[in-house]
Amino acid sequence: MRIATWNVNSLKVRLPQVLDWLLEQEKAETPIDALCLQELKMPDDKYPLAELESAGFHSVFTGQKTYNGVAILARNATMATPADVVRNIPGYDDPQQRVVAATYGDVRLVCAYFPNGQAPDSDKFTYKLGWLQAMTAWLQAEMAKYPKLALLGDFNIAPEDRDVHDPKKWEGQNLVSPPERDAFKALQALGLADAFRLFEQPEKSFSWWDYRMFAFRRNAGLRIDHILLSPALRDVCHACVIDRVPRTWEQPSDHTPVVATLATGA
DNA sequence: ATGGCTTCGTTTCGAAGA
Repeated sequence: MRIATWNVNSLKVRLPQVLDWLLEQEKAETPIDALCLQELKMPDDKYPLAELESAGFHSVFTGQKTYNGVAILARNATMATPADVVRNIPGYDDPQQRVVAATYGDVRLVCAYFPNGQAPDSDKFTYKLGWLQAMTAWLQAEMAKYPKLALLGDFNIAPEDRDVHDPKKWEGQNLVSPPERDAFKALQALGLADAFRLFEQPEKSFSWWDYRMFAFRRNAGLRIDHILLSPALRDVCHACVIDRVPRTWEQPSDHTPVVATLATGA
């Protein structure tokens, strides 16, 4: 099973790229079985269900106008009907649509768009830390229920200095600050492993580059999009890569996909 | 250098992203 995450920064704008990318994976015989999307930026009635269905993918999603919105696309040919669909963090009252989860066979996929946080001294940062705490508590219960669990998404946290193009310049700032990194470690302490770091990787591997200042050309990026795996899935993970190609396309998202390959037997 | 770029809303620029 190949699973992926991609913050598309507007599904309306990026739908053709999502379809192109999925089709290319099919042609390369490395089909994506499940793709988690973040920042749909559209209400549910604008979700391109039919187009994705024609491309061979069914969806679970939760959207909102202008901001946020998440979806899990699953390949009809290989993926079971989603069960136990959950939208948002149960018991955590939040109008922002940032989480959707579903079970495919015995694999639980959690797609999340973590709050940005804006700046460590802002109200949005306080919201980010509270959200992270609620997410961590809920995931602990989810992992007890579903041993084969993957958490995919835009975490808006660069876990270590090697995930930052210029650690000195970024020190203490939003996305890299100690409280955020501690929250990431709390997720790891649940037993969730950073799939990307299970393997040897090129130096300066990033998943996001600012649109400004030719950041992609200079590889001035951050690794903030992640796939975290429960022990049962970590043990069967064969590869995890960042696919930089969509970031090279015309009118790209500022994020690029992260892909993990699992030997689930399905 | 609080800029730089992109998206959305309903604008004729502001907010937000990261």
